[in-house]
Amino acid sequence: MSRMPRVSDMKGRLTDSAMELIWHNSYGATSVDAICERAGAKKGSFYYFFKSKSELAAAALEADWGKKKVQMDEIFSPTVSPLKRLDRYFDFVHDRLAEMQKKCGSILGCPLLSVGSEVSTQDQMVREAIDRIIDHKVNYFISAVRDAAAQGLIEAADPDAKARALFACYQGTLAQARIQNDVELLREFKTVAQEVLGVKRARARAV
Amino acid sequence: MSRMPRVSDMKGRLTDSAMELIWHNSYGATSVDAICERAGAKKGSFYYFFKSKSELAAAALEADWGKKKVQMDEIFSPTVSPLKRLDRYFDFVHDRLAEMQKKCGSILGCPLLSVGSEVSTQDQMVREAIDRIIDHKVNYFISAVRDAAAQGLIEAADPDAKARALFACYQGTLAQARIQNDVELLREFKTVAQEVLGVKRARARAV
DNA sequence: GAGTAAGTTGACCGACTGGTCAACTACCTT
DNA sequence: AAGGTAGTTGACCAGTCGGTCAACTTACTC
Repeated sequence: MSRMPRVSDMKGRLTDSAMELIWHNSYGATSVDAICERAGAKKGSFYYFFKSKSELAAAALEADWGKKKVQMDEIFSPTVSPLKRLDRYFDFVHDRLAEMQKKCGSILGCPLLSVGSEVSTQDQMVREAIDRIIDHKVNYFISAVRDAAAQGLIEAADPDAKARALFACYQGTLAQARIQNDVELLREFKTVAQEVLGVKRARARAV
Repeated sequence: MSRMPRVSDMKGRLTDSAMELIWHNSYGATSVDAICERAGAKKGSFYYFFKSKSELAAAALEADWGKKKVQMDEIFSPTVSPLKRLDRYFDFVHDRLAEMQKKCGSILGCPLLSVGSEVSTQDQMVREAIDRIIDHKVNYFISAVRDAAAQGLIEAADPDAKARALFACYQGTLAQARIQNDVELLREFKTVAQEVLGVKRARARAV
């Protein structure tokens, strides 16, 4: 009879704590000590589970993505009309960031972008984790844009390229909101999205 | 007769060195020692000119903006047709970043965004410097978009809002290029810009 | 040359950093 | 209770970090 291993929740506490700190502050400004303190861990436990700070950050981003994927699957369900998927997503993110602002005083934008920009030239493990996650996230946009094009809701010679452009636009807007600490910038994004997508005017109201 | 003060170029060497390092790496990963080494300075000189690392970073970003302003004034000269101003700018940035990639192996994107994202929740001096610079840069976009609308080249209920959206989209694309280390993302931006702007089709070729 | 102020230096500081590791504890099965 | 392993701890490490400061040097004017 094989042994039943102990179940510790420490790994999750560490990734959650790391995620909160690197999103709120920055990767560089987040120390292993601070992560441990927040997680109620000692440093030795940290290094039992993760080889390095970098490995933890990558794991934290991926664990966070795992949680967000569930929400995105729901928001982008193919049972929802394509343009409405995007609208729901923008509203969802806006509400989440506004809520977080109440708690911590700042608009945090997207961690993939802030942490990605910060470490991309120096830490390939974290950069690659972020790249993988971005690839997944872009796919939601791509499927929505493809469906919208197939349904004749938008003009798109190349739906995939358009989806990627829209995603980049959204990331830029999220970054601006973080830098300026102004959530209102996000409220206006739906209009921008319609322009990027080339939403057909007669049908626009059908979103 | 008042004394003629000595002229030292140290301040400029420090801001230049700091700019290079925080753009290439990150603010947090750039140490005062590294900046001094790069500038050929000793730490005491650093602190003779700047009260803190933060003050130097703000000064470095502003000095860099001073240099870039000259280039942007030329590229966005009102003697150039508005949509062509934007095209020239996108080409200029693309070429600059591609050149820098050859030297340092990375696409560096825009320092305002990478450093801004990194420090905005923690360092108000640097964040405010970045905000000021962004405000200036957006004005080039605003004037181009206003002129384009006035000339009937684009559709714009609110040219200012459209210019801001275009700027944010460009920043997002620059950030993606940095994270993915792929300059080709920038080449495609002109198409996105035309869509965001609602460039009128019959006139698009006149850009 | 003398005087002065701008600029530079080297040595220093306390705190912090990411990481190491032997010893210990807790949990599970037998 | 014993055994074994997963997990935890506390103490430690060398190096780095942003910053300080007295002493010195240099450049300029008179």
